[in-house]
Amino acid sequence: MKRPLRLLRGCLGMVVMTTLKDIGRALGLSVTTVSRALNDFPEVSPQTRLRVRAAAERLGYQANRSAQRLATGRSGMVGMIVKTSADYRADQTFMEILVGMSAALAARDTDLVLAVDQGRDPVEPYRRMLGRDLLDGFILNAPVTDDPRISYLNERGIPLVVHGRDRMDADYPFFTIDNHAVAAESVQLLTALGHRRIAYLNGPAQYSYAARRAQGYRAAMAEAGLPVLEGALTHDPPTAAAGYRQALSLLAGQRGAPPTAFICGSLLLAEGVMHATVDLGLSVPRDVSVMAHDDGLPMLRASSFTPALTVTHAPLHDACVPLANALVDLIGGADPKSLQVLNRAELIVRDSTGPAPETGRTPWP
Amino acid sequence: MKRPLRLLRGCLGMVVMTTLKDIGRALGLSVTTVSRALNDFPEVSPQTRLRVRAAAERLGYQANRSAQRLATGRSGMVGMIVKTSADYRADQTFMEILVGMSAALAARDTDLVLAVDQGRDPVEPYRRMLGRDLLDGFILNAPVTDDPRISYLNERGIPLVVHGRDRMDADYPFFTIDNHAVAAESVQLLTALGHRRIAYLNGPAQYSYAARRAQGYRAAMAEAGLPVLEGALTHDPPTAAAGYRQALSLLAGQRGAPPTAFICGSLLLAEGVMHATVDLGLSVPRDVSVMAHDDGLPMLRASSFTPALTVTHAPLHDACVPLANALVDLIGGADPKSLQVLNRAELIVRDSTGPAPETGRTPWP
DNA sequence: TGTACGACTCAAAGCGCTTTGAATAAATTT
DNA sequence: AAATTTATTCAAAGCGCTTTGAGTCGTACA
Repeated sequence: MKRPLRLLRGCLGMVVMTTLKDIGRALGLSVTTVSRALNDFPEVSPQTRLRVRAAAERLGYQANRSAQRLATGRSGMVGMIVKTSADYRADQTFMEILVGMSAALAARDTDLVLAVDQGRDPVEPYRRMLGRDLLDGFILNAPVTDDPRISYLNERGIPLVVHGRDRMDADYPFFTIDNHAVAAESVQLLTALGHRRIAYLNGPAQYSYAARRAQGYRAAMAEAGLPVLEGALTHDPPTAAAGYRQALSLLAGQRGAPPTAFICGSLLLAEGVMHATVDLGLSVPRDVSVMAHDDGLPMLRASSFTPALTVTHAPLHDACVPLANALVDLIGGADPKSLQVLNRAELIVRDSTGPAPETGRTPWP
Repeated sequence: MKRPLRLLRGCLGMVVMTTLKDIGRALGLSVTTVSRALNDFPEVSPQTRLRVRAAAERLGYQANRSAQRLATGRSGMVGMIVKTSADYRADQTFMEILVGMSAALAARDTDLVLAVDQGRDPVEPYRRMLGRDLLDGFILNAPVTDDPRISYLNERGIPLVVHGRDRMDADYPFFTIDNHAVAAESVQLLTALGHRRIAYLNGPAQYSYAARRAQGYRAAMAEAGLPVLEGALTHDPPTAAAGYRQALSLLAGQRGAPPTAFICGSLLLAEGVMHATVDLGLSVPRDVSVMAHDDGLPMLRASSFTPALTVTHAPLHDACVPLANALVDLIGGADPKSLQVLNRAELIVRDSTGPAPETGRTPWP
């Protein structure tokens, strides 16, 4: 049979790929030996290994992933599925994770395939990607409590790592910050300053990180002997508009005594709260204290707020390398449990938090 | 040789894939015929085709992409390379394109592989991805003027589509709005309202869209017989902070007569300008007119500004389906020139633009 | 001197698919 | 009725890689 014309190589001007055979021919070796040399098998002699390495380098060899995958069943590709909803697309955190993961995976010679979830069934896109592409594993982020996607993949033994954690007794690799502590420590900082009416502007309730922070908030309030006021724990997407709206409503609304302090689930919420205080003629931190959790997103610096914002700080960025390594190791057969990380956020006190205003003082209109 | 143990199928609980052979066996046909039936070859009889279709459906057959790729040289995957810089990650437009493209490509049964550009050489990541994965093509966005990545891929005959256009005589498929017109029409609207000192807060100068808008701005100003004031054409990343800073500097700075109107390259810049006007005690549109280009990003609505913002409007979203189709068609052998789209942005006049203040009036401090 | 063993190397099979070239059966023509 | 076309189908090769099982050479042992 003559060489088929269908190959793209050459005809479309594609970079001509060097194959194992090319290296073998150049060195007078078999493809077997070349393959083994490159894959660090013990039975190839050191000098041969070196010769092969050099030739591979010289000829610009890069393994053909398709062939590798076909032969091994591994693809060197992992998937990540993102939602198409407006609030997802608008949320910088996802881009941060996406870019970070891609970079971290590249260091482990793994590619990231993106797919979108457009439907009602959250596991459908995973099913589709699995059937079609033989991905090696998945990265999942922003899990909801008892996430059905996680169960689906876990039951089938499909490697996955999660940014976040959908339940306490997780048996998959994850990287998450201690969201309970994030909320509780914030409350503790504020109660230590004498605040008693503390509002928590949380993320959307379905996300497990938000549920966990709500727990932390409630626990710390209870521990301080403080009631959680009506409407003082809210759930919104991380936007300045939502923060503004909620702060306005809580500070100027008719819901009883307004809070003297706000804890925000994100810097954007805090931004909205700050605006609301300005519009109401309130001073931060004299009249109201404001703090937030800071995901370390680019171009959004807590230290650049006026006044500089007190935060719990845990860059999303930090999760990517551990997660990428965990996933690749997991695919390589590592123990899932050994790849679990619970990180602590750092408390950074700046200028937006101060002593609670004296009792009885009502600075707002 | 016995069945090797190395395969993931089964051992890791992976979904067991149905192969062509399975279908063939079930129907008493050869893999050849099954393959042809599924790929709509003319030489297979209609009834056989139907039988095969049914069996494939029933058995949940999905082609193994690796095998297909290995055999055809095509992968059914295209690449998109994103930058890791902070301003890129913070820029919502990229997430919008990424998600939109992924969705649009899925409809054409094509996957999107993400890679990151971390280095100094803009073509390096493309070279790497090409050598390694045999992607079928690339999507490129935010080209700079005479973009080296485009030249690199074009010279090698690698299919690519571009969101934007790096030069006027582009010979690749692209989708872009008429950025010259975007700027020119904005200027014309404002000059018709009597404005003579019009500032243009543009995107970063290296991007071709920004360069093109600068041209449009200059051309329209010249046509109206107006000079471009010192410092009235600025280049910044699309952030509210930049808009605020520039507006403040132009309105309150010592750079001669301040502008009576601002055209902003993005809603975020406009947001900053609006804040600046508020802080300076200026009224929009009485003292200053403000307009912007609106990319139709989620959670950022020009109509929700106060006052509602006059814009040129062209949702990024609209580019994705045409681009995805163009890329898949191009890979299929279509003529690049036939896949070029130059779209017009829509001018939407709202409440942020009004007649120029009377000459001599100087409302600012 | 012969045998056994280790150290390397290799040919060949197979992953699932597409495609070539040939074979078979049926329909048409001479 | 034989020869030719047409309509289907098939076996086999090959894509580049990994892995198996079988050599081939020395060197160390008996």
